Amino acid sequence: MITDCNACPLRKYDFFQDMTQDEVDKTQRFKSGELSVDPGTPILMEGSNAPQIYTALRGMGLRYKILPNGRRQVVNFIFPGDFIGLQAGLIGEMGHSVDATTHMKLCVFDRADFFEFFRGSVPRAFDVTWLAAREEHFLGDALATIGQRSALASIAWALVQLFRRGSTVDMVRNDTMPLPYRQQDMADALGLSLVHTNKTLARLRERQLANWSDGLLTIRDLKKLADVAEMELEPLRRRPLI
Amino acid sequence: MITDCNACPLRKYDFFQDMTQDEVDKTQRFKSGELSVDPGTPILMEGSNAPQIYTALRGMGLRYKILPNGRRQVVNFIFPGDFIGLQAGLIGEMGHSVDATTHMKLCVFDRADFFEFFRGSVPRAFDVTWLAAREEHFLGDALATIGQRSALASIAWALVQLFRRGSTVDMVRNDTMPLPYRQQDMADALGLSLVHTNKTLARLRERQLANWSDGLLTIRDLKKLADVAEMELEPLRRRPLI
DNA sequence: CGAATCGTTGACAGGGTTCAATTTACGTGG
DNA sequence: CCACGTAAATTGAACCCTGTCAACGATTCG
Repeated sequence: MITDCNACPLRKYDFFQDMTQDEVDKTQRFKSGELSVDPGTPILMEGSNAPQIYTALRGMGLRYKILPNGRRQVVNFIFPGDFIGLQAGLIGEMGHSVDATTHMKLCVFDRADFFEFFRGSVPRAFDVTWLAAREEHFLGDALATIGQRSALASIAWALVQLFRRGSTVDMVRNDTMPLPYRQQDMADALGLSLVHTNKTLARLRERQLANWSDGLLTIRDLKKLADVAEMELEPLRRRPLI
Repeated sequence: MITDCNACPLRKYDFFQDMTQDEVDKTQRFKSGELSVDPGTPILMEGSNAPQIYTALRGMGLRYKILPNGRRQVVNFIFPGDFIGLQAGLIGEMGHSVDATTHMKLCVFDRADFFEFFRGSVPRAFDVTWLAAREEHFLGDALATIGQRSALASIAWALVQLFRRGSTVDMVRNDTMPLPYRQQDMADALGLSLVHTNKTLARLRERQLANWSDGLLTIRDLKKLADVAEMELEPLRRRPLI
């Protein structure tokens, strides 16, 4: 019933760093169960001190914050392999909420065991920190995008990011991958209005740079799109899996 | 000549978590020297794999990225006690550059010793991770600000943040603290133009909500300013010092 | 079939950018 | 001691990218 870490379907992707048997075992011991959730299900709440943290095993989700003025900022999109609740595990309080966008399967960990896990293996502790630093890195990029890029470049940037992340977990077939989000999610991620997001996506479609419709994203020429995004296509970096 | 960690001038502030003697000793052993830099000096470069990482002992600086289109995004302002180069230490590559804004004194650590430091003490390793998670938390807030707040609210938000951080290291006297940045820095931090930043600061001044001029920031009523910023004033959280 | 959700499109207004010029402060060299 | 150059702050004006408002089409579902 419950996926054995030894048979974890994610580990086969090059994108994730190899693990020693010891690391797999320790992760297995850390894992307390599995959870399946339907689209729209809240997984973690901002400000909460959740007793459980997760790794996305299948499906996609959304990290977001709600501001006092009622507006929503999407902080990131969640893909398979993403660790969910790092802030809760460390600081004891989430800085953002997490919802499932599609049906998801999650590995469940008890927050109470987190410190033990961290202490039990220096390489694993290092991996946790590595992930935190990488997220910080990404958020810096996102900040630069919202702050300094035009709407067209912003959306191009976001689509490139999503496409590349999709490629790391084998979601891309024939230049196209599933992208089950709403335009409103993208708008809220980039600080744009829904209407303008829609029109900008249409422009990219006309220019044949990217076509995102019916939940499918297809990009024929990633480099061209990256040019529009005014970004460098840096080589993908393998990351640890927890 | 070189400040002994036991006599570190930062540790006296409540803002920083207490350290055991063992932690102090291990930090002392990690520390390889001290560095004084003049205003404007580059400390770390984006993309570089610097051999050294730092902690700001005195003075203030700027984290920023330059985009291919030439625009600059300020990622954060550096205050005394801030750890500089976490990404370099962990991932081996900085996601942003760091410059000194004022004259600064820095504790120097060798990146080569970082893993040893991390392995040598679980609590210290945890602290490193904690800092990374906290920075991630902050960047999420910053993202929400740039993405969802008006220019007026954005600048109010930034001033509140800066003021509160200043208060943690005893920079505030009589509702005022030194804030030695240029308006351009603030503009680049919030994704606003210099002109609009200037006019918005003037509005806050007229309304007597915040006065930032001549390198001094004075805020008489932080709550009022926080209201304009559409933000909650959450209690300050103590953080580890490295 | 009606309600709800999401995507699309047009019209219009406005918050913020850009351009440009002026002011102020300050250090430097003659 | 003053002229000059430079950096930063300030102000005005024109413009435009993007937001807001509003309506409509397409799809799904109870």
